[in-house]
Amino acid sequence: MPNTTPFNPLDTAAASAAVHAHSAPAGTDWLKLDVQLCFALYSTSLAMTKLYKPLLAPLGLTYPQYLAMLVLWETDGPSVSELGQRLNLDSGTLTPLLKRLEASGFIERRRALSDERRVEIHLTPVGRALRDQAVAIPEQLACASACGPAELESLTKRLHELRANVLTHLARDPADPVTADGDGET
Amino acid sequence: MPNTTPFNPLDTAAASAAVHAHSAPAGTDWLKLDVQLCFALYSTSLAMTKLYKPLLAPLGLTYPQYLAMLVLWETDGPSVSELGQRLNLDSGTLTPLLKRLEASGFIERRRALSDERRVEIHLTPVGRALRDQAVAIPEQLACASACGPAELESLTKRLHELRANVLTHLARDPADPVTADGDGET
DNA sequence: ACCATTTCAATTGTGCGCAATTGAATTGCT
DNA sequence: AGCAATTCAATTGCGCACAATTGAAATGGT
Repeated sequence: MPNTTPFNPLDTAAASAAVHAHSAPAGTDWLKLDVQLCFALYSTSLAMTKLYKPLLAPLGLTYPQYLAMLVLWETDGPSVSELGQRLNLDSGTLTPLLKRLEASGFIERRRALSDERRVEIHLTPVGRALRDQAVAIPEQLACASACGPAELESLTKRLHELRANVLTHLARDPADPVTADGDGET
Repeated sequence: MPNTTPFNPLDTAAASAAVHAHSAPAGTDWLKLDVQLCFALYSTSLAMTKLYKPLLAPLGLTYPQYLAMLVLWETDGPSVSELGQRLNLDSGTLTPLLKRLEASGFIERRRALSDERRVEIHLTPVGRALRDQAVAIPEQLACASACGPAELESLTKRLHELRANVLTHLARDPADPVTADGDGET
């Protein structure tokens, strides 16, 4: 397998170098991998998932399952689509994921009486109890990220803003992401 | 300040706004979904991918395939593992992806003569020509993200730093992400 | 009450990600 | 030269993501 390459200083160095070219005239190559925000997001997110894996394995959760549990620990009993709105995932992703959580004994899926189309997701006592095992995780992650709390918070905030912009754009015109707002200028 | 936000299924953007009431008092619930950097990364990255899809569809590329092409447009002829180092992906992911790119006619996979274990990835003329279709994409994406160029650049830089920290941590001790770090914030 | 529309979860099919394993090729050591 | 350790890509198996479709249930308009 694997490409267990321990971090390539070249990546970051190249990124900074390329990026410092500044609001490039005609010279900057915008197709360079390290210039692209999307790759930074993609790759950082995957790296983060790998960081979670060994922490979640003892709890018997995958990373997306952990996210679903976070929602349920906040608010028990949502429907599949409500959960999906919170996580931005659809039933095609959630249905099998929730079935696995049910098979693990953490949740129960029951048809709502008032509306037979809805499937409500409820924590089992075991699922509720799992929270106690999970509380230590965010601390460890913050630690592993080697960032101060202020930096973490500010980064999280910026990402939420970016996500909101992107989702707005997708909602506006899913077929043509580049309508309205003329230039990226703000 | 309230530490229990009611379940708010319909409002993603407002959810992110509501969360950033401000920096963490002692009673902050670190298991809240919207506080977690990992979810911000995960969800923003997925949203970004959705933004790319309609732009890449005319080129016949998926988003991960596009990332691979970015590397090849920079440097033609890497081995599978070199490509994997650049993208932080392993052969299990890349081999089928590259086979699809080959089937699409964009690349050629050939065994290296000097080392029969290596498979070198070369652009075909069609694959090289595809670059001309792709140059317009980053601009459109920057646009859709509704951020200024300075903001995009700074965010990209911070993510590369975070990624480097995480990868360092993973390389140091893949089994226990939370050893020997310099956070000092307990 | 009737039926078109909408809403909901489930299903199907494709393409990642990644752990783990396999098997071939190369390297290192003696 | 001989052979164990390493490196490399491919393969297998699982779990997401997501588009598209399906079928059941609710809703709205007449």
